[in-house]
Amino acid sequence: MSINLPLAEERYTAFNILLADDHQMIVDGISGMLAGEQAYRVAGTALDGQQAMEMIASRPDDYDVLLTDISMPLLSGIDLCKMVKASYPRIQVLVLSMYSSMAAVQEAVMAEADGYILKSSGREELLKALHRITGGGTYFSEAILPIIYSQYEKAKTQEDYQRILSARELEILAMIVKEQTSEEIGTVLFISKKTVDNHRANILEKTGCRTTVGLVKWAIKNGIEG
Amino acid sequence: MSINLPLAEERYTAFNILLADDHQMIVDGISGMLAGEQAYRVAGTALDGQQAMEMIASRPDDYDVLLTDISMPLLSGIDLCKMVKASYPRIQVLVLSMYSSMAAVQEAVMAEADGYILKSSGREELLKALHRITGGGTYFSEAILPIIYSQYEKAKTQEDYQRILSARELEILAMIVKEQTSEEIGTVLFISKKTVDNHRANILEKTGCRTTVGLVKWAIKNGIEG
DNA sequence: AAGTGCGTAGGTATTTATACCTATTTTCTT
DNA sequence: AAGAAAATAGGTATAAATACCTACGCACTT
Repeated sequence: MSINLPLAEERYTAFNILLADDHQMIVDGISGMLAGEQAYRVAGTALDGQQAMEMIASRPDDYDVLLTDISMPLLSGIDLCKMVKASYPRIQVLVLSMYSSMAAVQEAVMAEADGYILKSSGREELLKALHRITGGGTYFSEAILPIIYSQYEKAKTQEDYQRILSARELEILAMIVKEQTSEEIGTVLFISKKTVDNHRANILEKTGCRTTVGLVKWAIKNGIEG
Repeated sequence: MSINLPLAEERYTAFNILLADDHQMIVDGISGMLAGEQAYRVAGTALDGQQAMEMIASRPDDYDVLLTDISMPLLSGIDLCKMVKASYPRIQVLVLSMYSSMAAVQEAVMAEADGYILKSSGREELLKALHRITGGGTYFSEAILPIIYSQYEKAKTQEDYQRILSARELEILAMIVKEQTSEEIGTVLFISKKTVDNHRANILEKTGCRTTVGLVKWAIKNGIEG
């Protein structure tokens, strides 16, 4: 961050926001919300990640902030964030998500997002987050702190469980969600069905699920193969 | 419908809308969108179905239109719609949903909703839908017609399969997604585990799924148990 | 050198789900 | 009155998942 960004109050021109969300209702809603704000201007909108990436790539100087949903067609908000941060680190990224899950927040942080707010939060919090990140800071929704905290607590009390899944476990979980049985998974991965079953047991334990049904919901909620 | 509702243009006062959605961002967004419209006024907002029901029950004459999400905590938009239509048929209900699935639309129609639009549609369509239903008519999003049509086609070609799930089947599917076993479901519904298993087989056949995992994905995709 | 996590694999037993089948009653529609 | 569909329930059999357990080698860290 070599350039020191001036605060909103000190600027003569508004911050230009690129809004990416596959729900037109959200796009229109947020556009309407920001219409009355002099500090921010919706300079462009995209209905999927790829479109957003193309818009930024063609005119990177037109945007100061990317406000993006996580789950979008063609290119997810997480991948979009990674790409933008890699090529245009000047652009601040604020992730807007439905999910307050540990995995989703963690992915956003890994993708170097500058902030993360929930769709269950309102106009007030959006403005606060925008103010914070355009000031060069970060903003993570208060609402997600208890989740992170509770996960941390669980990890401490439950003897180090509830930690993240290993690569192998993620691989198997993805196959489970694709409706493959333990035997089929074993055949594909050249390991015993018994090993797959052991992995399943570990996955169930780590995710805190009791059945495969819960696992599928967990996987979808956490954006695995989504 | 004994009272003939005057059209928006003829009225001196705006239609009063109660907005129910568990995402504050949507509530704020739509409020902002309708702020510039003289014909409509957001007279109240609720963050869950129960709260919406209480607001209507305490002051039923304050609201002309209920604009509600489907998946909400405590009381779903579908159940809310049923209750409102049963007690206050004067109030027009417009369902606003993430899902463009047959099952979700079907449930809304069964609940006597006056309209159904998607969150992927924008401000334009929302206004069109509001205008139509306050005029005493109905409005179902263009975007859902192809889905209904495709389901219908499937039903014709696939020997009457892929038809819609019955109320009982939807009930059982919701319980499956809640991680309940056939035995548990049977106990709760006072029917044999065997009957539940037969229902499961029929649900699998109708939805075209092969396993419970597929069923969970189908249910989530179709907005059952939000 | 000891410990930890991971991936591997086996045993045993039980529970749950699925694939077939028939069959009755009720309800709704034609 | 006839027919279709839904909801009910049973039989038989297999497949799949879950709950317990032990065990070993490898890589990494302390």
